[in-house]
Amino acid sequence: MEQIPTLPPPESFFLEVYRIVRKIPRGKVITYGQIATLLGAPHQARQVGWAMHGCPAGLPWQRVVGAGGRILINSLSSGEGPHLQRKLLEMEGVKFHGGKIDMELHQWRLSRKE
DNA sequence: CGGTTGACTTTCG
DNA sequence: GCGAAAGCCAACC
Repeated sequence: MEQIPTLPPPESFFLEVYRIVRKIPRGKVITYGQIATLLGAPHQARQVGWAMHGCPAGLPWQRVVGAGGRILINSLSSGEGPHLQRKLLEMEGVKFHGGKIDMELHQWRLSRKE
């Protein structure tokens, strides 16, 4: 009868986020809300961002953007946050529209029918 | 256990 | 069309 070590499946959320982000193909992007929705938490977009805060190296966090395809990040990467991400995405082949990404063309979606 | 912050989203001005 | 404020949920201190 050991008490629950407060570690049943709490990391699942983070791992799910990492898994999705890691699955994003090159030249594609996704919104925090989209990830949260895929995890079953459409109102937990913030936690997705929090999960990204602990994103391990090798994770294309740059392909994760905010709603509308616009870059959020305000205090990341030594202040070169949004500017850096935009540059990286441009190298990926993503097209920008005045600081926003063409979601209709780059918003990654699972091969599932809606 | 409680208060604050946060890689968000949406709505009002 | 852009800017600021409110709302929601979980983690951190």
